[in-house]
Amino acid sequence: MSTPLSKNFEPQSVESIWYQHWMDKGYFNSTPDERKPFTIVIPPPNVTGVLHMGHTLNETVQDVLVRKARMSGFNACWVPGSDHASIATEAKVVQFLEKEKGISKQQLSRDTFLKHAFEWKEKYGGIIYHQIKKLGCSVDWSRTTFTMDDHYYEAVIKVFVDLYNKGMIYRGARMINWDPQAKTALSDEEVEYKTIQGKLYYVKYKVVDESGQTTGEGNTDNDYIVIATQRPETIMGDTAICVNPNDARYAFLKGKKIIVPLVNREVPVIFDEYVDPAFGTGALKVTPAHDINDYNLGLKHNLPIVDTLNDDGTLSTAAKVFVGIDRFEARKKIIEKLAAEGSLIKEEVYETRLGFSQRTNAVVEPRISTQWFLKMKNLAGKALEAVASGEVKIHPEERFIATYKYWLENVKDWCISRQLWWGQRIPAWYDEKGNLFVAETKEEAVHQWLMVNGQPGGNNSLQLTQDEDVLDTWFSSWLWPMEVFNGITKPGNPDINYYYPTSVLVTGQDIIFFWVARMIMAGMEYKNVAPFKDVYFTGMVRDKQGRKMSKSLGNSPDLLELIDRFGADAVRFGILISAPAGNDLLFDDSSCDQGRSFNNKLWNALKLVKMWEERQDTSASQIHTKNFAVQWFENRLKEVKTQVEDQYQNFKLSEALKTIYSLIWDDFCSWYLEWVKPAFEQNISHEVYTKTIGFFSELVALLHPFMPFITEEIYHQLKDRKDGDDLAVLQLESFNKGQTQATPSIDIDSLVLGAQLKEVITSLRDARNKNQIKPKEIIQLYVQTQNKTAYKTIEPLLLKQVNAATLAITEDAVPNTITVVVGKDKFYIEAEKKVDTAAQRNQLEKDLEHLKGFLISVEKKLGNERFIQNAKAEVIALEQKKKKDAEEKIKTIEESLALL
RNA sequence: GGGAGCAUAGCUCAGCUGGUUUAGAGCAUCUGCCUUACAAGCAGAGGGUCCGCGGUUCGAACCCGUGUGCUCCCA
Repeated sequence: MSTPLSKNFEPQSVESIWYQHWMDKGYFNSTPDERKPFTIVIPPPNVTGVLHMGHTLNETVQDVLVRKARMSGFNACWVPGSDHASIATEAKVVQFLEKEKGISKQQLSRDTFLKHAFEWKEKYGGIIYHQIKKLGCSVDWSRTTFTMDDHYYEAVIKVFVDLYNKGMIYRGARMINWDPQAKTALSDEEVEYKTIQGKLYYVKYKVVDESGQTTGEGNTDNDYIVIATQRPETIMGDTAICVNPNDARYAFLKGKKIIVPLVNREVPVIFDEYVDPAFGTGALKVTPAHDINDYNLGLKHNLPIVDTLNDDGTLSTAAKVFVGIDRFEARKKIIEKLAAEGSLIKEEVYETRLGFSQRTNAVVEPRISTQWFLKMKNLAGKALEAVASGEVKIHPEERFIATYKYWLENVKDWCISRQLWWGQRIPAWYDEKGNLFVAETKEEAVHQWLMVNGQPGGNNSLQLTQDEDVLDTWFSSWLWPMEVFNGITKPGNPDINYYYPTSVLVTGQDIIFFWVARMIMAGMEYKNVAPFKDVYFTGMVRDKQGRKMSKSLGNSPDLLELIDRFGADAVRFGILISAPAGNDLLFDDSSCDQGRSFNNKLWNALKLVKMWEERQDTSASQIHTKNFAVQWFENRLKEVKTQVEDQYQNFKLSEALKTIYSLIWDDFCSWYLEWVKPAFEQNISHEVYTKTIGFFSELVALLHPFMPFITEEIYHQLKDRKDGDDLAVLQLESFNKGQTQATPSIDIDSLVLGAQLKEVITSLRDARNKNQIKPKEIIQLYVQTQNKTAYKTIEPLLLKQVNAATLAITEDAVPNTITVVVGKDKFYIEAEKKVDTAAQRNQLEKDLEHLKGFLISVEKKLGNERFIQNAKAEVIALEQKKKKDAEEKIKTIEESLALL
């Protein structure tokens, strides 16, 4: 006999042991074989980050799917890894170096900085892997990939060069989003818009005629016009004033010039219907260098561009005033100055949307800059087609297909260069004249140069300098499902051929454009096959009050601490139980509490069953009486398994978990175990014991994908298992093997009788309760029924469950008893306590009223000629049966009432 | 401003192609039990104008229209 079981389940003591065991056995490692593959690539978290609750949900969902597939005969492969996250990581490293070592990035060479960054990554980058282990994720650690691994780096460069050679990548000056804190360009997707309260400043601009003379004599209206702006600090970059050609108020401006305040630059008036006469004063200052709309206007009207900002957000020398002062500080100073000059007419509070950098939270500046871009039109078309044709299925479908399509149909070219060091450096080299050579290596670039220019004359060695910029992180992550299997660097290798396309992608809906759509693009471009068949979007994890979880609010629980408190299984349960696909979920510790209680329930059921191990009776006498419980549960188990299978197919994981939870707690613990439980110090039949161990094993197997640790532990506690007989790799017959399988034969009669037994027990217990019969008091029971054989089968169970000594069949009412009507059957409870007829009458009348109301509604339906004409035959038959049943029940109750 | 989604018990949600009951579950609440697996438990119970209005239909939580409120995405 093993050591006695602890009072409650202690997750800490078993979790690490089982995880180590699974690893030692190599259960999570996968190599191609003759089985069907089931592949998932983890959405690589930021290497320096920690897992938040959103990750926890995603990882748990993936583990459930992978474990389920592994138990269903698939060759399951889940690839872990992490992302170098260029902006976020570089920002952290810079901050670290400044704070801890007092070194600024400017002091360091590129190589030294990268050395520091890699050191930092080694030191802090392991936390997420540790967390993934603690959570119990069955990933193949031998396949761990980092987006800056050598082969991965090579793949990114290869793809860049390839797309460049295909003419899909180009370099040019465009208006981009600039992050003045990280001092880098951003893609459109990296800008988050927030509504904030700003101000609209009304500023006077002087009007002059062609000769530069003021038009009026004094304070006449035509001396100046008033322009409303939110950004007075960009006034120095104004190169035109624009009004609507249909705006009569400004018709007088034709042929006039405007003097820009502060810098006294003379600029033209342009007329364009773009301007909304109703907004502000109807006159717009045009600053092509610092606003995307102004930029487009500038292109159309051929305006010069005056860039008044430096890359750190301070005013440049081109601004002429307040040079070197930060943009927001400059705004204040400019307002003061304009006010002092009398040019500021008024200020107005104004709500506006401002772009913020997703990573640094700095206010983004639209800015013209020379960057690298990827043409998206072709790629987007293919990605659109992959979803439209059903090659990729999105779950939940309705909600995301429209967004996906809209984005792809309207996508602009992708700015892929970043002014950072941490990332894949753009493989472009420039010669002294600025000619460009794109190649995978410098040698190759030199070779290209020589092909064009011939050998350099004399002793001049050839000077080629590499582009300083790195690539957007997402330009590497979009290759993830391919390059984790070396699909780009070694195309056609056995792994990529076997594992690609992957089975499911599980991720948050917030990165549908950043990542999901782009992975589909890359997959279509390089494999001509989408990288996954299904995409499962999880919702956003919010706190109890529905707020986003964020560091600043401090409402995001620490995963390791949660696991410490509740155990990994309970945390997995807690996050999954209330996470319907695609819906946001409100996470609260209490759901982990529920998970912990469930652990305990399982544990206590184990303790109960273990007590029987030594108390088996091999003689046949006991078997018969307990047979119905076994028969019923066997069928109930089959029924629920098919239900769960169906829920898996539809990605309804939280429902599947609920179904299993209720099967174990209610059907198994509350009913089945109570039914087969021997009386105090009595033995249990060997057959029933063996069956029970079997059922329990099947239950923990069913639950294992959701709660791997406790189920593995119980599986082994139940019985000595052979080496290698572990739940993690148990093959379940009833789970399908990737094909549809006939539903197992279920004995409906047992299920019906079981349901009836439950109903009778509940009703009788209720009657005991309402009549205040003490739980310990033993009662005598009589039943008046048409179905005597059924009661023979269930009699022993019934007696035990309602604490009755006898069940007698009777043809007539039994006087001085409590009457309980269950369906068409009447029960009479004989107890010591005097019968309270008033209470009984009350109860029966209540039931009667309900039934009569119900009958009326059914009769109304059946009395409707059009219903009879139009409804399907089955529906009519059903209504007639409902009517008959109701009438019989009413009769039964009325009879009972008459006798009271 | 454009688009999408949601609204069912105190809370979180199920409710599939309209008909299985005048709507279900979990949590919370109330009542009674320390019954030798479990008080982190057991046995019961109560609780709903299915957001308002209109329509389609023999029949609507479900389909259509409209109003209101909330959420998300895009500009």
